[in-house]
Amino acid sequence: MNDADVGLLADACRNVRDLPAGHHLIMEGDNPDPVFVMLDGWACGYKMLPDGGRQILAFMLPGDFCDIHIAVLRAIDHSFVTITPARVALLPRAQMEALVEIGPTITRAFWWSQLVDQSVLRAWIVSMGRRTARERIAHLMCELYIRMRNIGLANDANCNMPLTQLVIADAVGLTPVHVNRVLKSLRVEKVMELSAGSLTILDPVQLAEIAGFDGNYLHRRLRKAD
Amino acid sequence: MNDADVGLLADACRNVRDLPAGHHLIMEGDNPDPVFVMLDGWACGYKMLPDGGRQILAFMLPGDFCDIHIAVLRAIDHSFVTITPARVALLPRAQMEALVEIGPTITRAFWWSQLVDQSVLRAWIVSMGRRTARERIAHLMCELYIRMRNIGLANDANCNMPLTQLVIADAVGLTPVHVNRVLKSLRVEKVMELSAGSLTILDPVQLAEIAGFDGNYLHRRLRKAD
DNA sequence: CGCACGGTTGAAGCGGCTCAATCTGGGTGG
DNA sequence: CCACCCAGATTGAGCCGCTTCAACCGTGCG
Repeated sequence: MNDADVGLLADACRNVRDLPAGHHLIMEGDNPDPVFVMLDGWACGYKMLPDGGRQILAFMLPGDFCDIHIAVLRAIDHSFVTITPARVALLPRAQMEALVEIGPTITRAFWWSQLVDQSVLRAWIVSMGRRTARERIAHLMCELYIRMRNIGLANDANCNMPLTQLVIADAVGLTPVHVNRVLKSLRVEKVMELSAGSLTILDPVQLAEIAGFDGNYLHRRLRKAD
Repeated sequence: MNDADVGLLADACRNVRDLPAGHHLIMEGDNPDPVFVMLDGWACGYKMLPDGGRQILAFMLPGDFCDIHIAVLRAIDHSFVTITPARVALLPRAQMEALVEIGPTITRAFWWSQLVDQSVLRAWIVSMGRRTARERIAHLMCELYIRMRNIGLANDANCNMPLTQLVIADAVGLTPVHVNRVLKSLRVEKVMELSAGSLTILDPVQLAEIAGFDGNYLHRRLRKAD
């Protein structure tokens, strides 16, 4: 993208709003209007099940789009909530369409962003299908740490991680109770520590090994940063 | 899309090839060149794990794209194999790029196709994370049956389903042994029957109920058909 | 004929779940 | 400043779904 395109995008993000934690950006079934860009804070997308269970599908960190598809398809199939107090930029649907009309560069950027998201979704499926609780949680922590690092919000072995054990459980498909036990075991084994909304990686090598963290996948995440 | 666009796409699909079952379309780590369109037969995308396990990420039926991103990102993060003998159309990368240059309509069509794929991936995550073996298998069968019906390859209660129990296990994240037991229980309860490469739905209502099959998700799948 | 692959079945073990109680720290009202 | 409350973290005990291991069957095919 050239400067002009960047300028257009930045310009589009001027409609900013501050939201408290636990605020719903979109509910499943809503008529999709605006697109969101996270400027500050955390949010997540999730789906509810008939039995009241919840499955978190993605975490949104500062700089992330709220899945663009929401403005394209007529119906939404999942919801978004803020996890922390957050600042988001709103892009009305019309403006979104206008951006796409301008030229292929921006459209392609959106498209490309989709591909990265898909890659994350695929990794998520692998975690759910083939990894143990321990591996899943380690993998999630790796992913989130790397993403935080890519946007300059992590230092060497530590970063902010405002996730409740219940939220983690909903993300990795486990019980909060069991998440707790796994976190404890990782703590006593001096692999990583998660407390007070902050993640500390004590043994990066071992953590990556437990997680089976894919360098290829990681690479792509890193490229997203530039 | 107008007729001209459709013509361009159809024209792009002239490079056709017949492949045997078990043929790898792409291997993880390959340098991505062509894009594939399934014309006939089944294929699937999957990822291998260090321990030798396999997780299937998507099934490709006639009419499906082989994930477009493969031609966009430089590295591939998963592989594709044919499940049955198959006929595929090859789109060289350059031709793909050319199609995108032509105009926003086709680009947007690709983009939109991505969104549908993402929706399926999300549903898959929900299955893995929050559903029992029985529910997962029922859901997979619902999805595949609907997709077959959308492309005119299913009749009222029956369709082709050339999946081995091992393949199903790799898709839903279970053991082949357990898949077998679940299939048996669904059979004796007269819900559905899967044998000899063919699926028969005996009690559609009960099957959908077990699967927790989402009408919204279904709706979008149906729209893909037009 | 025999081999190989996919389906079928049984027995035993374990990872993660359920239920339930206790603990902790931060916030709130008095 | 204290009593209280509440959400989240922690821990224990028992159970169940799914896995593991292992054997056996059926069938298509070289």
